Amino acid sequence: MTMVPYNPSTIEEKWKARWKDMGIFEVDIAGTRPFYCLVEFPYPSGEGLHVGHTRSYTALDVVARKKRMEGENVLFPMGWDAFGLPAENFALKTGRHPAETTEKNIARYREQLQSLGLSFDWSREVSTIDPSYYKWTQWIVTKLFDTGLAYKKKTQVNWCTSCNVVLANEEVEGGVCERCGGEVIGKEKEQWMLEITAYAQRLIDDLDQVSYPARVKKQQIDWIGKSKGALIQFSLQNTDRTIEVFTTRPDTLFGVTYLVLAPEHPLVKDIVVEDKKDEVSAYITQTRKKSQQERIAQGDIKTGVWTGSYASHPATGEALPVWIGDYVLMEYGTGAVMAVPAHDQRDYEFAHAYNLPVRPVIESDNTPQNEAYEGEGTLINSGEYSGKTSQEARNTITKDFGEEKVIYKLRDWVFARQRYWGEPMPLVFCVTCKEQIEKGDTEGRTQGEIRNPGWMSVTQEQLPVILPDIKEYKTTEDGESPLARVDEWVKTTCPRCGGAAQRETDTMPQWAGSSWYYIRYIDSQNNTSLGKKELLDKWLPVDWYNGGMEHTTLHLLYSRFWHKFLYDQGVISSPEPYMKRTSHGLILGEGGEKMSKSKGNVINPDDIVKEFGADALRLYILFIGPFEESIPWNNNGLIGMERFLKRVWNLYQTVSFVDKGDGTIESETQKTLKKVSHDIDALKYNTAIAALMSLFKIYEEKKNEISKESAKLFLLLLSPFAPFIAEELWETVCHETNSIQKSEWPSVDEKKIQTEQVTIAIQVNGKMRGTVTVPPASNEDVVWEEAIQQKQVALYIEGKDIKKKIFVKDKILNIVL
RNA sequence: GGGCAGGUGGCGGAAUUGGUAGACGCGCUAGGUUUAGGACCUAGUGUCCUCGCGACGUGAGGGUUCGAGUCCCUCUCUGCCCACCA
Repeated sequence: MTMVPYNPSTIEEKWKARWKDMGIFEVDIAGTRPFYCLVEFPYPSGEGLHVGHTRSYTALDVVARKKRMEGENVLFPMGWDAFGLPAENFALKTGRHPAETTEKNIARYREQLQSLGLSFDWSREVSTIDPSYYKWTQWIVTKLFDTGLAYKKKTQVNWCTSCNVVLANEEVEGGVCERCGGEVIGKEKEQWMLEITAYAQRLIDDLDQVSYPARVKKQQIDWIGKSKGALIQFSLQNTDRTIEVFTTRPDTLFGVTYLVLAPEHPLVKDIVVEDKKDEVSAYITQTRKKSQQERIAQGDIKTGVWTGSYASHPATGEALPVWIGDYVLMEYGTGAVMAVPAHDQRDYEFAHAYNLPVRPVIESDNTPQNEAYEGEGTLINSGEYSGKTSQEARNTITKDFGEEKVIYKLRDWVFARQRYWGEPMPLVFCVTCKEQIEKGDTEGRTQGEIRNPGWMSVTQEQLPVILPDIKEYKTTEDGESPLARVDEWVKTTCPRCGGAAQRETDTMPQWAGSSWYYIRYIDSQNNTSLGKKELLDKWLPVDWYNGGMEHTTLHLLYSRFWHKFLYDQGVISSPEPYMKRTSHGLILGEGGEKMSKSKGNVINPDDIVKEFGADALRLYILFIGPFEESIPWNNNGLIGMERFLKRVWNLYQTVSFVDKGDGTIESETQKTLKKVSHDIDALKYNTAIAALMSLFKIYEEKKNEISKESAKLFLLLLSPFAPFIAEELWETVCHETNSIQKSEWPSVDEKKIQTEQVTIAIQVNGKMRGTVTVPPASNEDVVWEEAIQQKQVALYIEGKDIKKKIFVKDKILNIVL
């Protein structure tokens, strides 16, 4: 027999074509035993696939392949999150339409993914930029609007003064434009918001139902940031107005010595006294100019200005000066705080800077210098409440002076971008309808229409609202979306009264399309609904979803929110989208730093496949280290994988397998089967592959005693990791006619694992002095008799008193002297 | 400042969860082999020495235990995420 050398590219081309012809990875969507295995779909960037993608995708590909072999009906789909800034920025530079460049990138990504042998079901591919897809993204938004969960609000957008364009937060670096280095200022704009905060509690509670890594759950809970506290009113002196504050420490009410409002607080303009007006407005202008970066960099330095007004303490009537300070955030709580400098570090620093009084009201043993005591304790200086504990006082003071209140750090979702390359909002504005609603005629109006007078969603028949083809991608001078320039598109008719109306010209953020894509895969061609209810009920929730840690508080939270909304709407029957979530660690550059174009340390998977083959790349990316940890890339590691594959290839080419093989091979193969099965489920690919390598060494040692059965078993175990070589040897050496993917994943034969001998460690005073080999389950006496035969053991115990012997069956015998 | 990971050979990492530390891969050393290539094969490869049936050894120090990389306490360093949230 002449030996054919291992040539990955030949066999990979062959099997890619075969698999495609066989349609072997296409799911039977109507079939039984559904298993939905999902990876985050990529943004098809101009740089092509990143090795980081291959880690996530290969990992779940192994799961998908094993599950199929175990008889599950596996849905493992792929698609494109294709709206986004880089394509639009590229268009700004070159004038080439984003659709054109995106299509090209998608084609390249598709080819790259296929070359890795990933077993995606390409018949269900979706793309967020496809009108037949975003029709349903828009449909969901119309429902959110109709339900009253969308509203317009004035918020700040980042405006680059040199590009004259609105920037996303991630495009602002250190207060300047990432692309041109120009100054970035805040610009006020009315924008659509989605009321995710209405789901805050459920987003916390339902984490109990799902299996996410603990750190992911914790991060989401912290991000949502639930606080229990009280709302307390402080009446302003000389007016009938009140300032409402939120506090988590009502027990410190008697320690309040002043109040602070956020600079943006609406009451500010009303309460500033005449001769303070200049000073206050100067302060407000100054803080508005401060970038987020500066505010953080300043750290502990608190600034503020007195309004000249006083409020009355609700219990004592004492006059409390009302200040303005930018350490108070308008977006959190009520935008106003009651300052208790004795028991809040920030208030303490502020009071210190402006010489405001500090009044301790909680007893503390050793109050450190220059610090507030933030702990709890017994109340002092608190009138009738003195002597109570913090806990008691919290309840009674809340009852007596305010009301209980729960608030969240989570903010509503700014659901608008003044950009071109995104889904158009399916909303129109009609002046006639606005007037009607404002007159109080709200008959037949949706919650959304009442909440946003004049605005309404388009009808389902009018969907999709197609993104028009344009030539000029720049934002308009006043920061409107480029779509605002397309008159014939903006002008439309009112879906209610048929009069003249205008479309919303902002587009959706990139997170929109990715918030529900996993639903669409199930019934990707459906033109009358998001998906057939019966199918959605069967396939949702997703059984296993893998993606990056960086999506924990954005994508993962957003899609849980939309899923819950769709659940409330009766579109789907599960309250949670993903049953199990795992997260892969980053692949770093060879030096241990992040891979980036500018550092020039990016690894292109194409080059690796060309040089070493897809199987070697797959093995390496899985073998590289623990799946959830960040690991530096090392090209040498690939050489090891290539060697292993070559050795496997050569052995199968040159050895003739026998009918009855060696017993050790059989039992070791069974042990490895058990370990590999377990390790795949636990995402411990590095040890699974190590076990396969160790097993293979035994095959090489006893290469003339390998049974056909063991030879086949080894290929079955190898096939999820290195499917190409496994298929090829399965066919050409084992002469199997059906794809290895169609074979059954073997079950462990425990009988064969039973070994005839076990090695037991012998310790003297806890130190290793030798080993003995005995039959399994031997008792202490047998092991002892064997142990004292050992010269080195005997030497150590000679002439000594044996206090006791510790014996652990099949493991260890420790002789204590 | 807060939270979460983590610290084991020259490197990436194993260790059945308290029971033979360093599996597996890379690298390195020696020898072999070859029509010379990131080839292949064999042996070795934690540290130290007086080279043994030796001592030491999992960031540092202490503790529990017959026995600790693993559990407890104190400290230290690194990475990631969040960051004036009242």
